[in-house]
Formats: sequence, C-alpha cells, structure tokens
Amino acid sequence: MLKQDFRTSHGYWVHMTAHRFECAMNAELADEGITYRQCQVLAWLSLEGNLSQVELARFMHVQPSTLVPVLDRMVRDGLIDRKSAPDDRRKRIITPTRKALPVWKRIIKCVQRVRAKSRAGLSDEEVIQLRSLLMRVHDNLGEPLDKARVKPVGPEQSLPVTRPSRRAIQQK
Amino acid sequence: MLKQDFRTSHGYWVHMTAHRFECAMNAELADEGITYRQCQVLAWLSLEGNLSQVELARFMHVQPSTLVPVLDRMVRDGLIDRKSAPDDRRKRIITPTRKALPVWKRIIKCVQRVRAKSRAGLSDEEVIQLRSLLMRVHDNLGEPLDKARVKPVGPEQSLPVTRPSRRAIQQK
DNA sequence: AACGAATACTTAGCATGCTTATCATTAGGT
DNA sequence: ACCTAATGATAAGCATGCTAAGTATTCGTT
Repeated sequence: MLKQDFRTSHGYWVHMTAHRFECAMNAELADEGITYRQCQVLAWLSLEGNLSQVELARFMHVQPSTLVPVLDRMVRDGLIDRKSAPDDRRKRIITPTRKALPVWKRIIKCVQRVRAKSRAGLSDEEVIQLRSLLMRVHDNLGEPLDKARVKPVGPEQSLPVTRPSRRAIQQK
Repeated sequence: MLKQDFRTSHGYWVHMTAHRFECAMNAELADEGITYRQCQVLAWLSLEGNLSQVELARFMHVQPSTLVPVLDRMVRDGLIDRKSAPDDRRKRIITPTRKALPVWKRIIKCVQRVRAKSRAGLSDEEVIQLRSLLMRVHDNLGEPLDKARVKPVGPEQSLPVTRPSRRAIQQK
C-alpha cells in the first residue's frame, strides 16, 4: 500500500480539531441534557428569531430532512414549539419555549468555557489569523450542496441569506 | 433570547471548514463508491500496516463499536478482510484486499485534488501557520475520550465513562 | 492451576447526517 | 381561474457516531 502521511496536511488538523470541539461541547452540554446539534438550533433561533424548518436548515447547512428528528426530540423535551404559519400553511415555525431560555443561558456559559479553553496561549492576533485562514479555506471549498438547493432564479426575491457578509464579521 | 454571535468565533469556522472538507471529499469519493470514513480506514492501514479493530479505532479516534458496521460494509464490498490473529484469538486483524489497492491509488488523487483546491491562494507559510494554530487549539481541548480509553497503568482504571448516560439525561 | 479482572469484539438503542420519494400547499404562466 | 411547477415538511433507507451491555478470550495474582 502506498504510504500517504495525511497527518502533515491542514485538512487532517481541521478535522481533528473540529472533532475535539464537538466532544468538548458535548461533554459540557451533557449536564444540560442537550446535544451539540440541539444547542445549535437554539443558537440560530436566538440570533435570527423564529424560523421555518427550511430556513433553519439553510443556516445550519444541513438538509431539511436531517432536522426533522432533531426537532422532534426537542419538541418532545419541551425546548421548542412547531407552529403552523398563518400566511403559508406548509410552513412550521420553530419557536423556543419558555423552558428553553434558562437552558440557553447555561449553554452560553458552556460555549464560553470551551472557547476560552481552546484559545489558551493564543494571542488575540493569532485567533483572528486562525479564523481568517479558516474562512479562506472554507470559501475555497465552495458550496458542496447548496448549489443544487439554491434556485438562481429571477431578481433574487427572498434570497434567504445563506451567510452574513465576510466584512461584517472581520471587523469585529 | 440572548443573542450570541458565534459566527465570529474560531470554533464556528473550524466546524464549518471541517464540514466542507468532508463534503468535498465525499463528493470526490462518490465515484469510487466509498465514503470518507471508509477511505480513512484504508489510509490508516496504508500508514500503519494491518491493525486490529481496537488499534484502528484508536488511530481514528472513534469508539471500537463505531467501527463494526463500517468494517462490515467494507468486508461486504470486498475492500478488506478480517482475519483472526493466531496469537490472540480475540483479535480480528484488518487487512486490505488486493481489490483495495487500485481504489486507494484513486483515493490519493481525490485527496490531492481537495487539498490543492482548499489551499488556493494560501502561501506555504500560511498553510503551515494554519496547521500550527490548529494543533495548538487541538491540544488545548485535551483528550475528550482517550482518557477513559487509554490505560494510565495506574490503580484507577475501572472508571467506566466520563459522560452521563442517555437515560440520566432524559429524566433530568 | 484457578479465578477475578481486563481486553477484543459484537449487539442494541439512540442521535445525527445524507439522498430520494411522497404529500400538501402555494405560486406562476397562459 | 386552471394546470403545472416549485416549495415545505415528512418518511424511508443507508452510513456514521456514541453509550451500555453481553460474550469470548487472555492476563495477573494468588
């Protein structure tokens, strides 16, 4: 077998680091009885307000069908509600329940702990540079599945904001 | 809901970039009828030689039980063999078949394409710096589950798991 | 040598992911 | 208005992930 030491590649380290982030988050979140993915749902709802399932899926860059069982469990656990939209009866609007707020507050603490731990020993400049390099690699890899999903039709009527402007993020 | 713009955090971009890497690899590998995870199995075998399932799981940083269905499918597809080890009949040694070699050669091409695409516009120094920053973040986040798995040779090895059980979460 | 602990693998159950197909509803063109 | 196409949610099938529990085998200590 041809040897190929991928451990020297940046892709390998992106993968390993993401894995550690997710494990660290899951370990912190276990006490809250919530998973990493469920926490992301609450995060996007807090940032963007109530969303339909398709909108939420687009923000999270997963398929709408992937979200169905995730949301099912969150409804079961009383973290969110699914309400039919009056203007379009196909849509189900996802809304955090009152019970979700205290959970979300504790989640923010978890995130801050993991973030602080992860950047120990790195200067502010290094963190910014890491983020900037990652964003460039991210953009290089294109839109693997959005392309097929986004309709390039017409005068971009309700273009559902795939991503925020790069500049807005940079200058923070 | 309290707003918390995680899109400015390096953790978010690690996550998003890893996702894109995996999608790009899966798209390339689809023609080979192989998945990202299966390709990693061949990669580790090519790098470390034949391994038992536990050894392979350790290299890949997944649980041994996770590997069972992955290896089942690879045996089914004729990519690997599971041979009982003569010295320890509990072990099953994983070996790539003859059929796996040409697949592996094409996989290397896929990896090289994705890697080249991902680092477009980045200098060698920037790639090295990215990798170096990722490794520091990776190390900061510690050993989320290796700790329980790697025997510290000490007297305190019976500690089963760090994470609480699913059921304990349910009844929160 | 005997016996309890550790190890290797498997199985079962849950939680994500994806693709493809289906159903209901809405939108668009004639 | 009418018919077709597009859209939103779901369902079904496959591929990973994890934990927990079970079986077979080996190790370590006595």
